[in-house]
Amino acid sequence: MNIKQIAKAAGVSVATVSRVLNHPENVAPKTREKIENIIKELDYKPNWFAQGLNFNRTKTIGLVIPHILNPAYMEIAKGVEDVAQQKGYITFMCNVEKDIKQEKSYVEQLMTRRVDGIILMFSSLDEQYIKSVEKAGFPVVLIGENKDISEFNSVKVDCLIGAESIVNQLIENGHKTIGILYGSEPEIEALEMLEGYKRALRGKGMPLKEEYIKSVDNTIEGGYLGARKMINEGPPKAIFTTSDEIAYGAMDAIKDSELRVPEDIAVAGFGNTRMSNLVEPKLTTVELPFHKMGIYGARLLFDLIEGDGDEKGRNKEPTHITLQTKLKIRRSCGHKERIGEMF
Amino acid sequence: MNIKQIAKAAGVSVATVSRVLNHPENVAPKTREKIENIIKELDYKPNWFAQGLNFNRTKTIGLVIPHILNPAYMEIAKGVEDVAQQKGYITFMCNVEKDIKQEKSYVEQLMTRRVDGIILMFSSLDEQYIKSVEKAGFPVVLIGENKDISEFNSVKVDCLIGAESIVNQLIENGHKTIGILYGSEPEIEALEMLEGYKRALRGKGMPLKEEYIKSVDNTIEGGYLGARKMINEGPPKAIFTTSDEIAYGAMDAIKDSELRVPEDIAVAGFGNTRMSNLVEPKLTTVELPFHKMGIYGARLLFDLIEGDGDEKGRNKEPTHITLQTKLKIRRSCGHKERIGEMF
DNA sequence: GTGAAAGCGCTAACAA
DNA sequence: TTGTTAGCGCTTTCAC
Repeated sequence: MNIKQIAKAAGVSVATVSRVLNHPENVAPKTREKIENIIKELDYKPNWFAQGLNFNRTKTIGLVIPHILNPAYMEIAKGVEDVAQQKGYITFMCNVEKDIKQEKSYVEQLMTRRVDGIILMFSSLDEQYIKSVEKAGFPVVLIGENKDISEFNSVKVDCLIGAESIVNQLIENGHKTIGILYGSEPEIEALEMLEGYKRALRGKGMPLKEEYIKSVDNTIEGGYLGARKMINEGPPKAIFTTSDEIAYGAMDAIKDSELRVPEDIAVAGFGNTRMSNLVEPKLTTVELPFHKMGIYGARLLFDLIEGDGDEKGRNKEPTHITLQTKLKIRRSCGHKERIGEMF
Repeated sequence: MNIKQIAKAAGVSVATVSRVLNHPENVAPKTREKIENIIKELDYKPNWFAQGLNFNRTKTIGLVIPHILNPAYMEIAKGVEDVAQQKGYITFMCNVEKDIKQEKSYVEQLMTRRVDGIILMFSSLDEQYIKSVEKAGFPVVLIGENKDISEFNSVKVDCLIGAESIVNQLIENGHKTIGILYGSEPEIEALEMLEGYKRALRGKGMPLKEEYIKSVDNTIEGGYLGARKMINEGPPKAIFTTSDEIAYGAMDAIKDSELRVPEDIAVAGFGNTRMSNLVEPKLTTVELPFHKMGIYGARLLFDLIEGDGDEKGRNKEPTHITLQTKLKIRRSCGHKERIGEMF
C-alpha cells in the first residue's frame, strides 16, 4: 500500500495525497475529505523510510540505561518517557549492562537510526566520545554523573547537600560521634557525600576522626565488613553510609555484635531504596528525585531538539540542572519523634 | 556524508561503493581496499532510511512492556534483549502502563517504524487486533497470558502445576487444612492456580471447603483482608496465595491476630518477588522463570522472522511454549528442615 | 569488474 | 487548488 495507489483510488496526484498528509490546509475540503476517507479505508500508513529520507527527524529519542533491572534507573527512564510521550516522541530504551563497549555500540545504533536526540544515564563514555556524538549533530543530555560532566547538558543530584543535611540530622538527634562508610563507586558522588559529611561536622565544630571515616565496597557485604571494623575499633554513636545497601550491611553487623539500632548505634543511609522502609528498624535515608531527573533531562533534551533552527543546541553553553534530595527520617537514626516517617 | 562523496573520493561510481558495502566479493580486491579505507577515514555510515527503502527489514524488534517499574517484567525484557543483541537486533522497549489505548498506539508506532517483529508482554490487546497486526505482516509473540492466547505464538508459565506442587508441599508438611486466597487478576492465571490447588487437595483425598477458598484483591491489602476474614471464620492450618503480595498481607493479618507463621498458620506465596526472602519468616513461594520467558519468547520471534522466506511465520500453526516453575521452600510453610532455602 | 540508470515511497518547489 | 517532477541516498539490474 503506497501513496500512488491512494492517489489512483482517489483520482488525484500523489502530491495531493502528500498534501493532505502534511499540509491539509492547502487542499480543498472536498478533495481532502475524499482522500482522508480512502486513507482510512485502505488503512494506509506513509512509509517511514521514505518520510525519513525527506524530513530529517524521526520523532524518536534514544535513552541509554546502565542496568535495566535497577528500579532506580527505570524510574528515571519513566520520567523521560512520560515527557517524550507527551511530546509525541517514542523512546528507544537501551540497556548497556554497565559495559562501555556495549554502550558505545548502542549509541552508534541510535545515531545510525537517526534519533533526534540522546539521553545518557550515568554514562561510562569518555568526554571525547560524547563530544563526537554532539558534533555529529545529535543533541545529548547526561543524567547522573559518573565523571566530570561540566561540558555537557546535564541533570544531577546534589549529593553534597543531601549528605550534609542527613548528617546534621544525626547531630541534632544528639549523636556526639558520627562515622561514615562511603562506597568507593560511583566515585564522584561518594566524594561529594564525604565532603557533605565533613562540612556538617565542621559546621558544628565537631572533630573529624580518621578511624570514623572508612571507604568500603558499595554493597551490603561492604557495609557489614566496614561496620564490623568500626565496632571492633570502638564505634561512633551514629554511622552515615553513602548508600542504603551499605547501611543494611552495617545494621546487620551492629545486630551481630549484640548492639541495637538506633539505641547503641544509629544508622542513616542514602537512596531511599524500596527495602529501606521494610527493614527493622526502618532506615533513615535520603530520597533521590529519580522521576524528576528523568523529566528534567527529557525537557532539556527537547529544548535542544526544538531549539532555534540550525544550531539545535550545538555550540550553546551547556545547561546544568541540579536537583535537591529529601530527608526520610525513620527510626534507625534515633530521632525521638520519628517525624517524617511518611510510609 | 553520502555514498556519492565516497564514490567521488575513490574515483569510482556509487554502484561500486554500494557493492563493497553489500557484496564485497564482487569487487576487485584493490578497488575494494581503497574504498574501504576511504569509508573508514571519512567515517561514512550508509543512510538508514535509504537502506530501509530498499531492503525491507530494520533489524529492530518491538517489545511492549505493561509496566516498566515492575522488576519481573524487566527481567523478561532482559531475556528478550539478551537474545536480540546476540542476533544483532536492537530492541524498541515500550512502556504501556497497562493502558490499552497506549498499548495500541505503541504497536502502531512499531508498525510504522517497520520493526521486524513484535513481542507483547501480558498484552491487554484483543485477539482481533493482534490478528490484524499479524496480517499486516508483523510476526507477533505473546509472553505471559492475560486471556486466551491459543491462536498466537506464545510463551507462558504453567501456573497450574506450580500451584499444585506448592500445595502438595504444604500437605506434605503435615497441614491438614489448607486455604487459598486467589487474586482476581490476572484472571486466567488465578483460575489456573485455583485449579492447581484443587487438584492437589483432590489428589490427596482432602475435602474442598468453600470457606477456605476466597477471591481477594491482588494486593497486600487484599491479602490482609482475606486472611483476616478466614481467621475470624476459623482458619485453616495453611494458606496458599496466588501472589507474594497477597501472602505478605496474609502474614501481617496472622501476626496481628496474635498467631504465628508458620506454627499456627503456614503461608505460601507465588512469584518469588525480591521481598520474599527478606520478610520474617522468609516466604515459601514459587519462582517464575522470567528471564527464560524472555529468552524463549525472543527465540520464537526470530524463528518467525527468519522463517522460510515468504511466509515469515504467517499462516503457520502457532507455537506454544510452556515453562515450568520452581519451588522455593523457606520457613513460612513450616517445613521441618527448610531445605531449598537457597538464598 | 565496473558504470549508468531505474526505482524504492515520499516531499516540496515550481508550474499551471 | 492541483499536477508535474526533481530530488532524498541507496541498491540492483543490465550493459559494457
